[in-house]
Amino acid sequence: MPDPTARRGANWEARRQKIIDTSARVFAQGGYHGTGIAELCEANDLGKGALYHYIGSKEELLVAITDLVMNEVLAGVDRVMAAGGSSAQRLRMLGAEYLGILVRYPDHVWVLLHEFPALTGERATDFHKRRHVFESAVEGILRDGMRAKEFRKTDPRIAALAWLGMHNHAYLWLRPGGKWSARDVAASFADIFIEGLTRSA
Amino acid sequence: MPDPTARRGANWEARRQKIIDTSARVFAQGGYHGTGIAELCEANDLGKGALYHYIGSKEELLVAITDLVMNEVLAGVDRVMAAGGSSAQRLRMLGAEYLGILVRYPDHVWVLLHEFPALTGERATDFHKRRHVFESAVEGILRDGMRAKEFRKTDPRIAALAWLGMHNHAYLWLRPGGKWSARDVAASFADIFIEGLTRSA
DNA sequence: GAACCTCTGTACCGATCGGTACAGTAACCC
DNA sequence: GGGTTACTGTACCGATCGGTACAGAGGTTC
Repeated sequence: MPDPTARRGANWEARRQKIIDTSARVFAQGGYHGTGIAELCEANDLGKGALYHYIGSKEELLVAITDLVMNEVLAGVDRVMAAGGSSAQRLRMLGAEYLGILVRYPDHVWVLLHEFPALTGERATDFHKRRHVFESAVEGILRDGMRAKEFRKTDPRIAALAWLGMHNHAYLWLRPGGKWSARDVAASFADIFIEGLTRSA
Repeated sequence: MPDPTARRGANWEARRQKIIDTSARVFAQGGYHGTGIAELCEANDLGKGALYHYIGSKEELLVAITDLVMNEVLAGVDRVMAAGGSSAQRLRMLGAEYLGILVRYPDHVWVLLHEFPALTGERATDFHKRRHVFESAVEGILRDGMRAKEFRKTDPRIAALAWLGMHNHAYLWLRPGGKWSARDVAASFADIFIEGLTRSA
């Protein structure tokens, strides 16, 4: 009785990942609800039978896409937390990590930010939990900085939401090979945001 | 040969607007593609015949929703430009105008920001043109401020995108009657952003 | 070469999609 | 009161929706 996932593992997993990536691109263009299974089949050059052999359902595909991004994001959070440094340094680093992901997986991020409300049941609560971890990390850094008098005192939640908005929104215009690199944009954002929090207003 | 639009004008227009508002709420919950005509009929307590008497098509409904928001936004831009003042003052005022709209029309804004890619043909180009006016206004204020040495020198486009992201993103969490008022959040955002641009980095 | 197993295309399912046709009703005009 | 007009519910359209059943293809293992 060999592990079935181990046997199929050879090509199956790679093939599945390719399908997820391609489908992310299609979803990013047409939206999750706006894209039909037939369209996915064509983009992946596969019949329905073959497609459903790799994905369990349309929603499972969406889950796979969002999971990929969230894994990267939370890994980035861990790296930043492990690196230490001042609050400003950690915030700079987190911004660079995040925009880096955004440039590496533009389609996946697009799908995540646009279609996460389509997740249902357990998948939805899971997602919200992981997103909360990320957002709390941002807010925590800000809170630390205020406590250490590194930042001026203001509502850390609003400041965190401002930071998140600034960075999240970049998924609409920041592209690999585009006019700006993720590193440059992250630096510009950090300059504005951190200086804005440093001054005693 | 009386003007037909004038004749129906009495109740028709008000009724239509009510339908647009209700539908915006439904779209905001389920997405444009995710919401069926049947669902809209139920929400509006109307049969298909009645519904289509007021809206021409599903897409026309989407256009009406986005137009409403864009009209408000561009009117806000005009008010700010007419008011004059320093770049910082104008930027503060524009932020307050924008978040005010966001709180007054949370559902409409949600639909606009999420579903504008679903617009097709002439509708799409129209929308992009009007959005460009808004974004250029932001960028123009920043450019003015830099030219007048009011702000430090940086890429005005990136700064504008940072500002837009900060404010746009609020559609996800800023709600009428919620924890924060649009005015307070706009002030917090302006404090961060303007100080961030004022300091020499 | 027989048994097995992963992979894939085709045919098909009931449900729902956005939209139309049309008859009927009610209110207003002269 | 006869005619016109605005409004609305019902029935219906072809197309597409997400998903399943299944037979066969092709390769691997004894």
